[in-house]
Amino acid sequence: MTLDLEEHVAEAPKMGRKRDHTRDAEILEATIDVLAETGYDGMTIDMVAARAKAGKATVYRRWASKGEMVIDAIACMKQSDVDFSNLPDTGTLRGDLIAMIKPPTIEDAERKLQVMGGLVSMLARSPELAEAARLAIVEPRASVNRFLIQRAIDRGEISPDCDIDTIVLVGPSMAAHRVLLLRKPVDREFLISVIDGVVLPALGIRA
Amino acid sequence: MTLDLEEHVAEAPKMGRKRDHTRDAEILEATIDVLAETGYDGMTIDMVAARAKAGKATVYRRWASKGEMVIDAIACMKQSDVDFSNLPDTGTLRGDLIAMIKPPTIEDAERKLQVMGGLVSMLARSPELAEAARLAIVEPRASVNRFLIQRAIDRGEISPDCDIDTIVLVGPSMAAHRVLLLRKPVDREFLISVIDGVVLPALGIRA
DNA sequence: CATATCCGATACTCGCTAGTTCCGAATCGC
DNA sequence: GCGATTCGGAACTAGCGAGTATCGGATATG
Repeated sequence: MTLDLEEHVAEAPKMGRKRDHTRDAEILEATIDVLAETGYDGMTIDMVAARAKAGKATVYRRWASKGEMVIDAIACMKQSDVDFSNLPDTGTLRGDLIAMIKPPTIEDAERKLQVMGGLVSMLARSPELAEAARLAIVEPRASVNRFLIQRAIDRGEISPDCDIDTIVLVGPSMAAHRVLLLRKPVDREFLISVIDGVVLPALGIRA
Repeated sequence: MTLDLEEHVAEAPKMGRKRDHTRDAEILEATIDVLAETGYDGMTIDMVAARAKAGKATVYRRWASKGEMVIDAIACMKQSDVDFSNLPDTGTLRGDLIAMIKPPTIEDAERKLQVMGGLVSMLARSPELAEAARLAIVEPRASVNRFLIQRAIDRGEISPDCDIDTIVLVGPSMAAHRVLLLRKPVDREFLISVIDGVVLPALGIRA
């Protein structure tokens, strides 16, 4: 009870939080945090309110139920997506894929997978949530892979005959499996094994 | 106390149920069923008891808590493993992998994945459960793949330089991803895509 | 300062579920 | 058949969490 007062150092010049954040967004971020740590079923509104330094009533003034709040939180995760104009362009597919392995990117990915893990049991009960989660978590990663592979095809690095739709899911699937089922970290070594041991060979690039 | 007298014979040809099943096993099977359908958090002892046509008290006479019952149920799933002497041996790796795609096998796999999905949120809270689930669900499938690939190496069909440990997880990972995150069926078409589009190419076998 | 508004906190209600207890009935060992 | 045991069912307790209502205080405005 009365858990962490971990960081209300951080001054907080009166009521202000970040200007560009509405109170709603702060609560949704707290929702994502709790979701990643305890999962949907283990999450309580009180936990979210406490983490956002808000009252439970404040939460219910904005969303009608726990379920709606979570769907909103997932949907707003999508905004933190990578933008395609900032992707690496090293000249080789391997270079691009390796360049994707950098702290902010993989930590963000691991966090998203933790959230997804907390939602799994709910996906069957709420198709709406399932779709929101797919759009926010699964699709972005696959899209990046598809883009990088397509560019490699365009420059003639790999054959256009490969099964792109299946291959773009190799990385995301194995990362999800490792985090959610094996509960091991998705570290650089693992990702390089997937790239060099599966993805590139499958595309006809021998190590 | 509450020591299991796990196998007081079998018998009981009375009106009973399956002959070769003790009451414990029946309850554990019901547990697995409910787990697959509603997940750990959604599962109630009453659901399990009702499905096993038992009283709640009967359940608590055998296990001290819901958690212990589930761990027992998962552990006993392991017994339905494939035995290696019954694996296909068609002469080619592709033939073997395709031969694994048959109704009883893939339905069993899909069911195991549903159970795993219902456990995901609990794995973080119970390392004991996580280990039981890994042994019962993840490991058997990887072992079969490892065996088939090793045999292909031994007969000279594929190079011994491939990253076996990573490749054996491609199928299980992508199947889990599809069932749990995408909520699509693991059908024959999908599995063939994985085999022909990823696994075999990654092993140097061009389609 | 006065007023209207929104916030955080607290204290409820209500339903649900883990776990317990009890009892009549069915079953087993003999 | 006849006790001893176990079973299924149901009633009960206790605690937790969603959702609601209320209230004192802080903010904004003029």
